[in-house]
Amino acid sequence: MSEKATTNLQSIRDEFVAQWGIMGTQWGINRTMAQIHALLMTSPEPLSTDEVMDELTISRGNAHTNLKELVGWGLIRILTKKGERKEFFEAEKDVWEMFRRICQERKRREIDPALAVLTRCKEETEGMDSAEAMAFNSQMKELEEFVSFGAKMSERVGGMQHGKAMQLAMKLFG
Amino acid sequence: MSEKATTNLQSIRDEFVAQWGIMGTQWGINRTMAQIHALLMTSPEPLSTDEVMDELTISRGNAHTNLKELVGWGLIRILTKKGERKEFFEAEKDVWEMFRRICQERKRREIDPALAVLTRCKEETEGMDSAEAMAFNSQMKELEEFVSFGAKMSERVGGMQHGKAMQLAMKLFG
DNA sequence: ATGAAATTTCAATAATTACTGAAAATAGAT
DNA sequence: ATCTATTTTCAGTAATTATTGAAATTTCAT
Repeated sequence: MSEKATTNLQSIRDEFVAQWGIMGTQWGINRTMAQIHALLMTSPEPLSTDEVMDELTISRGNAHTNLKELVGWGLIRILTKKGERKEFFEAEKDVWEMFRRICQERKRREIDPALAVLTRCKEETEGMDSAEAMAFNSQMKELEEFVSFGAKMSERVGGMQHGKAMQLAMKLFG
Repeated sequence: MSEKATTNLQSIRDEFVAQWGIMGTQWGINRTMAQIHALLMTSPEPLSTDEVMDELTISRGNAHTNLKELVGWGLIRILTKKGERKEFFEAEKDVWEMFRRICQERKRREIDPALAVLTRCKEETEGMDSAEAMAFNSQMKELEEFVSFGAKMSERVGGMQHGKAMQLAMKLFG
């Protein structure tokens, strides 16, 4: 029974990894990266590159690239055992911490560049006096203000401790 | 000078459309769809399929597919002039309304399916008593709770009037 | 310094996704 | 009911993105 339970757990976990991969692609994240993340999130202990390769049946290059990409997102970290050169990877498992990291990185990679475009388009049409130009300028301004406000909000929320944030949310939406 | 201003506005607008397209791809949205959205967001009046094709130099099929996709997201709407069969497309320009639509659709398309996976993985490991299974179960539970909480929050915020939401945000983060 | 064990890179290829253009279907004016 | 403008579909193709696998590089124990 213990054996059956383990087998069953394994198959559910595999299913989770596969599904997370599919969800990833729908989010615009590459499948392998999402799968590795799911794998490490549900791994009792850190895994080496070779173990990840084996579990997911992927090449070394693929495993390596996506592991490093996940490190870049701050969603996994590298561990080493003393006297070994080999690297092991461990996922951040705390959901609030995960959320914070994703917010931070999305801001850096997606929001900030978008803001730069909006600001530039706004500024370059600042003096124009045709009706069209004024409408364009004001649209850019509204977008810019909204995005920048949203970014600030997420910065604030992401800066809070889990407990504080929950407390706040509860107060808002009892 | 009016002519020069117009020319200049045109080029800035083109730049905006192009940049928005690139940003789109980084968000996992297809380039053309993002470009059409940018084009319509900054168009003084509704555009027909042919006009979109011309502006972006894309095929009819491409224009059609992405226009309909944007309608599906609730980010643009169809207008018809009486006595004409031709359809014209107009973007939602209010940023708060845009935000609401995007929240709604992302919930429907991305969050809800993710929740379904998490719930199933949680439930199917509910009775298991190995340490591994319990850790997996609890990880699924934490993810599920967090995502479902986030979904509820966004539902609440998305249900508010712009003014109310701003008021609230100000109170929080004055 | 050397060698073994690991990581990193990258050109070639596979897989996926986006786009075209023309044919088929549809809807509305007459 | 017919004709025509318009929308819709979709097979073929192009463009993009992901993956492989092997060679190059690095690191560290000896």
